[in-house]
Amino acid sequence: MTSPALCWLRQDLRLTDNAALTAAAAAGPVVLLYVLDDTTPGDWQAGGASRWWLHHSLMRLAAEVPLVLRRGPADKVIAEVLAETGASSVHFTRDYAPWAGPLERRVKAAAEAAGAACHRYGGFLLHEPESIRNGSGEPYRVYTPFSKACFATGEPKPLKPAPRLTAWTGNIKTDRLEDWELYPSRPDWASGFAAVWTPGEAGAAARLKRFIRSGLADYAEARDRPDREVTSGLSPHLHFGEISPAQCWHAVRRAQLAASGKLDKPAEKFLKEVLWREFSYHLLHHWPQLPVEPFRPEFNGFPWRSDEAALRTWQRGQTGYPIVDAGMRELWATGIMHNRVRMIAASFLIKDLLIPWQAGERWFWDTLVDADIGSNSASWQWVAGCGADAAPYFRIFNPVLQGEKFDPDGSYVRKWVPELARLPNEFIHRPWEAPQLVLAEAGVAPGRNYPHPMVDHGKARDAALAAFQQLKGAA
DNA sequence: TGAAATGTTGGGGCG
DNA sequence: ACGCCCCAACATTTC
Repeated sequence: MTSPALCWLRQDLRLTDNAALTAAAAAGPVVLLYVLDDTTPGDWQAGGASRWWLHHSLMRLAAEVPLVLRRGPADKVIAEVLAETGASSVHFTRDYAPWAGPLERRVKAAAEAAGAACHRYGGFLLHEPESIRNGSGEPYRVYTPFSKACFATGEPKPLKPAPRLTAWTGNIKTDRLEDWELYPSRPDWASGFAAVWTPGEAGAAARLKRFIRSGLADYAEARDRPDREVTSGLSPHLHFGEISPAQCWHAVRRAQLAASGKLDKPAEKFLKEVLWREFSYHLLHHWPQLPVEPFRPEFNGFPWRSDEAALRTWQRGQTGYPIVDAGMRELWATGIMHNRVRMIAASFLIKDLLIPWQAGERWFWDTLVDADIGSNSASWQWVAGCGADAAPYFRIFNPVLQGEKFDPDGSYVRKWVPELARLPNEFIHRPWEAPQLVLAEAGVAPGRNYPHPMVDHGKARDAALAAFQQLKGAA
């Protein structure tokens, strides 16, 4: 029997445009392996929402191709599988998490020890982080020139079609997916997820198609509006590699060239968002401490508060600020939160409550289906003002004004904070200003069925600015 | 990919 | 008719 090629699947759970899989298929019968590795990421093993997604994504994939499931440290598992199958090569898609580089070196060593060739491919990003440098050969620290450099490198490589796979016919043991218990059982907090999401490669392709058909035209103007369904919703699919950024790029390009003959505004805006994801990984690659340490070290001296009760109030969407609570509840119910609302909710935790950004980052890590070590850490640092090319610390969101600007008739708030649903538009983002009569008519009883604001934003803003002054004084 | 404070301008009311 | 004040509306600056 010809010796098989081992394809180690990771955050590339797709058959099309998968360079590792294509190369493995060309090398021989393929053993497709997914390893659930909770040891290597240390503190950053996949959170609850992420595991729910992974379960469904693997289920879909296993329905298409024979999949070997194993659990344990990936390098050890790969060494075992090489011994069991006699595979003569290992192929995998590169991962850019801080723990992934060392792991990939251990895998290479294990492969070589077994006499197998080891090949690594790109695809999770458009550009390898090492390849984008500024004029003086340094990594970029500012988004705009970074994105220009990306655009200047030209179009991503042509896409690879799904390869024809020859399944390996040998015997190999595999775990049962159900036994991994990746989905919740006791309280089924994910019951609302399935209404919103279809994990897997087909779901990703459908989502992209739908976005191009019905969201893209208004994307530039309406992407900040949580009350509209305009965003692509591709982030979890991209995180798990059910679709590649190159596939998204080419599809949007093609649609726009067909429509107008040139790259128009909505398409450019979308591609720039894809490049924010790229920029996050660029920063993470060159600064592996990004998930834990402020990029600007002076923020280590920031006078954060420790307030477990306030953190829980925020997590549960009971802050008393409707737009914040709507976002936090959307997150809990669906595993996603609209990007604009993420900024507002994050700003509230960091600046109104003075709770360290890492606490919010952890909560998002556990609750987001698109939890991603690059985007999550870079974005929290951006809001906190301690990141590279970040919003300045003194840029503090006013949750009332943001709500009125981006959810003007309150329909987003009404959807996720139903106890406020009958308030008139005028008060939907500031219920504490509503007269008694209006509250009574809307069935809102402040402090009883909807909380009073947990802080006064005006005072909280002053306190945040004072804390920032203290930081500057110390520097 | 803010918001508040402060500054400037210009039209209208009014003595 | 004129100057003064008020204050929106807009612009700039500061946090």
